[in-house]
Amino acid sequence: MSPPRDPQRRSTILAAARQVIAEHGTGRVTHRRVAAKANVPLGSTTYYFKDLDQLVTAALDDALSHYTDTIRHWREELLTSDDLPSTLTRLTVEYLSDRATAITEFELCVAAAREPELRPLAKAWNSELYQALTQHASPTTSRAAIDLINGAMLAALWEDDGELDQRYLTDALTAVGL
Amino acid sequence: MSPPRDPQRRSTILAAARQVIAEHGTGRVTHRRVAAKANVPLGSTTYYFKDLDQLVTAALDDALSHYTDTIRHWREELLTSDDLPSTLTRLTVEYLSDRATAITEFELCVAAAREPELRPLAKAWNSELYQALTQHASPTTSRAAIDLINGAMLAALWEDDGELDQRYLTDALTAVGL
Amino acid sequence: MSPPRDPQRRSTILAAARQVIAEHGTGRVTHRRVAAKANVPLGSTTYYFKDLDQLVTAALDDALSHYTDTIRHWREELLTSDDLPSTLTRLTVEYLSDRATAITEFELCVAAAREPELRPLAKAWNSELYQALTQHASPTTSRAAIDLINGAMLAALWEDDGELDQRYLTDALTAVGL
Amino acid sequence: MSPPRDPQRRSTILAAARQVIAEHGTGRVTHRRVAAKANVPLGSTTYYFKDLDQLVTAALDDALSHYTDTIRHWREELLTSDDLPSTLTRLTVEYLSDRATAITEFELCVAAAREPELRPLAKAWNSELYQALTQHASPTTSRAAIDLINGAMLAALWEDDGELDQRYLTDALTAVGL
DNA sequence: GATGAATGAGACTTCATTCAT
DNA sequence: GATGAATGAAGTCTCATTCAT
Repeated sequence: MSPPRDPQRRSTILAAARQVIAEHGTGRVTHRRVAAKANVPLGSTTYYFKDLDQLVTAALDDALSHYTDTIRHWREELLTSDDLPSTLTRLTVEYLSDRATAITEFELCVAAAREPELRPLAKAWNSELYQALTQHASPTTSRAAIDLINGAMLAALWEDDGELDQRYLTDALTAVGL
Repeated sequence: MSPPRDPQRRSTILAAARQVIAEHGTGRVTHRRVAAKANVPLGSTTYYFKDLDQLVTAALDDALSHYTDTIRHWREELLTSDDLPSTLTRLTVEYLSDRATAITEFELCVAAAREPELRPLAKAWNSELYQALTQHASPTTSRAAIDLINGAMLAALWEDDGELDQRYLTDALTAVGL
Repeated sequence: MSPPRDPQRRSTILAAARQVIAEHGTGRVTHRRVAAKANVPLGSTTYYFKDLDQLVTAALDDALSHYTDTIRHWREELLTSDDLPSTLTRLTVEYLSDRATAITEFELCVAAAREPELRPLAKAWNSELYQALTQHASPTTSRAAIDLINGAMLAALWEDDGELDQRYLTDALTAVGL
Repeated sequence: MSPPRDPQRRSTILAAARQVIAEHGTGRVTHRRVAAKANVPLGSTTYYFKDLDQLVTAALDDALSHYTDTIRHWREELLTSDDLPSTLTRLTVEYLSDRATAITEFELCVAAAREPELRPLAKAWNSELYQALTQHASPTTSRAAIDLINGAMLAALWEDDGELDQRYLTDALTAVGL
């Protein structure tokens, strides 16, 4: 009776919302900013999402599903790698090239510390990489690797050139047992 | 010629701002929220700080100076420790007991990824612990330890009970060479 | 797709803004005053006009278009006049009966001296009458007539009874060659 | 018992206020702007003047007394002139070189149209020049000359280069019988 | 006398949300 | 279904004014 809403437009809005989150942070997302970025009518941002919170949450969720695709790719690369630390470092550098996505990840991590509703999402995010790594390393090593990768990414995002310290990351991943 | 009538006023506001950051995130800090939390007139928040950005930045800066005090304490503990991983884990758990401060730290980290003006502050924050650790370990180990501690803290903040996985952290710190 | 629910709303606001300008001057126009005078919600004034400057400029522009109508009427009167000075004086007296419009004209003139963006508007205002007069007189006489009319109007606005010195104006217009 | 307030500082404030009026208009004068421009403590602007209105009025009054000095100079020049239109035009051009004062004059003129309290001031302003001119011309010619001068000045203030149309003014002054 | 600390009022503006179309 | 018109609430900020010093 109610035909499905245009899924194309919905994801256009979500993509725009992800960008706004990366640029301004979750706390500064507004319907207007998202509509402008998505180039859609203002009304459609409230039409597709009950309220702003839902929109932000949906955007973070959308980011997670993109991330899942990324990790699928990582899995394949790791399977054929004969030097896990180097491969992981390379993949991290590639991932960082999309600065917006990387920042969004951290936005989610911190927002989840404040808001319980976001925690499952943040945990799922972490879990993606964790599952990929535990196929090659112990739980402790896997968790440590995730922390090291995140730490290195954050430091890279603080640099104007966005360059990640590959030497450090490779060494640290090795040290941690990978 | 006119001394401040309440010399505490400025730091009262900053403390309130730090709380608001922890509760709502840097992007949701408002004059009203800060004034209400600090129990001062709304006008005070704009009188003491030129604009909201300055207020937020000052609050983060204030948090950093508190953090510096904490690290001073850590230094002393580390000097007399005969088991660095355990000691660091214990100190981290203690630190986490002030949830607001811990969240503020991560808020700063992510905000700095977006806003270049905050980067010096974020780097200084990281630098505090780094300097303490390099007195006991190599640069790579020290950086890795920081990343591991941050990762463990974030995970703890995602738990409703706020419990940090001490076993993991101690093991990981050991693995990384501490 | 959504037509305005009240097509008059915009011009209601502009009319109110013109009144506020006349009563308080361009520098004292506020959204609140305009909204109250127009009897519309405060939000309307910002919805229809991007900011206060735009509102004031639009109001002055609106006043200009009313003025254009007035001058059209003057043109017709002048065409059939056999005594231009007397006719112009009479028309000026009539014009002055709408005190608000007259004051708005001078507000525009002075504001244009300060703000370059308003100068085209002020020049257009002057141009209206100039074009009407040059059909009957030399450029110098036409400009002089405008200055004399303005001078006489200003003096009238300084009188509590608002009476214009018709004798002076007629004589001066004659002297200047009309 | 109450020693006279520092007259130097008072006039410093007034001079600053005149500048602020010229730059922003009477409606946008604030204590802070004046204090900053005058380089005096904020408190002194309220100390020397009961409230903002008084300050603005006093500033306009101060401008008038400067204007009186100017007209004294004009009187002397006119006495020895053998070509009144040319001389007046030259003096007008000189006067215009202080753009701030010229604008302030018009601010006063328009403000007086709105506010009865300012009318005596505006009339006095006009009267200064009128008295100087009636020593050389009829009342009608004198008033007309004032209107022409004002009109030419306003037009000059609307030009980016601030150039007055000297040819027009001289011709018009001649036409009007000077 | 003179100053600047302090604040409540109110200015501008943005925006989530509702709703008529 | 889909949109943008509309607005009340709330946000940022400025400021006249008061007053302790």
